[in-house]
Amino acid sequence: MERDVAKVTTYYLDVKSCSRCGSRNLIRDTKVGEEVCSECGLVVTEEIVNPGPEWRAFSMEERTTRARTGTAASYTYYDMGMSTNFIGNRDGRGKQLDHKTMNKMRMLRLYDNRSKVEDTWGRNLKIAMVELERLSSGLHIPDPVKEQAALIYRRALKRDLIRGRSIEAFVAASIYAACRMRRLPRLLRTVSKQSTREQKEISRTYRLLVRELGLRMPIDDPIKYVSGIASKLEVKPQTEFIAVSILRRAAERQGLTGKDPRGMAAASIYMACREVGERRIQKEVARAAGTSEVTLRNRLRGLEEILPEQVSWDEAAAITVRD
DNA sequence: TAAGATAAGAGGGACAT
DNA sequence: ATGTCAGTCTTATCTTA
Repeated sequence: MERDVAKVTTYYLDVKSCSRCGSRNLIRDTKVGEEVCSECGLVVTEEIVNPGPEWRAFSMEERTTRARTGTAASYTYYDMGMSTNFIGNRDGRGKQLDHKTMNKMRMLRLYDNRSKVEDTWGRNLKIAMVELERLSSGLHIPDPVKEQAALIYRRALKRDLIRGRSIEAFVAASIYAACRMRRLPRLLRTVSKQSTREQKEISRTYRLLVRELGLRMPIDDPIKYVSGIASKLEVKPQTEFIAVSILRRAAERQGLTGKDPRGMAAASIYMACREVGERRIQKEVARAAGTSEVTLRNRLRGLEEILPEQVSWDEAAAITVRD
C-alpha cells in the first residue's frame, strides 16, 4: 500500500487550465479528487489523464486519514472507546472544569468529531472499492472507466447522498454511469446481474447520481450501435451503410429524439435489409440489438412515416458524402 | 412461418394538488 | 409529499398473410 501512496503526487500534473473558459484559476478539493474552475464553475476532473488502479484516488483519502489517526491499525479499530469521550463540562468526580480546560476539551471534541467523519468516509470507501473491484472484473470494465466510476462514487459520498442507502447500489450505479460517460456499451441489466442489488434500485440510484451530481451524459447515437448489430447479423457492408443513411436522414427530420437508440438502430437495419433484399427476420435483428420485436416494429413504423421514400444505394451515398 | 396486433404490467417523467 | 396522466418498453399470446 505504502508504495502506491507515494505515487499520488502525479495525479494532477496534466491539468493547467479550464477547458471551457481557459482560466488557470482552478480550485482543488483533494478529498473528493475534484477540480473546479473558479471562473465558470466547470468541474474539470474528467479532463485529468489518470491511468492506473482505482485505489490510487482512494489513497488520497487514506493519506489524509492516516495523517489524522496514525497507523493503519488504529484505522481499523477506529471506534473503540472513542465515541463517548469529551462529553459534558465536568471531570471524573463531577467537579466543574475551569475555563481553560473546558476550552481545551471543546477543541478536542471538535477534532474528534472531524476525524470520525473522515473515518466514516474511509471505511465506506474501503467497502465500496472492494465491491467496485468485484463488479468491474465481472463486467470486464477497463481501468479508466473503473477510475471514472470511483470518482463518481467519491463525489456522491462527499455530497452525502449515500447515507441511508446501499453502498452496493451506488457502486453499481457509478459503474453504469461511468460506462455511459465513456460510451462503453453496457446494459443496466448486465450491471445489475453482477450486483447484489436489483435493477430497480440501481436504476433509481443512477438517476439520483445524474441529477444530484449534475453528470452530463453524452447522448448515445443509434448509429454507434449499427456496426455492432450488423456484424452480429453478418449483413453486407452495403446494408449497414444504408442503415446508417436511414438514421442520418431520420435524424435530420427529428425522428430519433426520445427513443431507445438500440431500437432505432435495429429498425434501421431491418429496413435496410428489406431494401437491399437481404433476408433477415425481425426476431433475429431485435435479439442482436438487445431489444424486443415489438419495439423494433414500433420504431419501424415511425421510420416509415418519416421516410416514405426508399433510401437507395445512390441516395445513401449522396447523404453520406454530404456530411 | 414470419409478421403484425393486442393486452397487461412495470417504471419513470411531467404536472397538479 | 402524493396522485394522476400520457407515453415507452417489455413479455406473452393471438391472428393474419
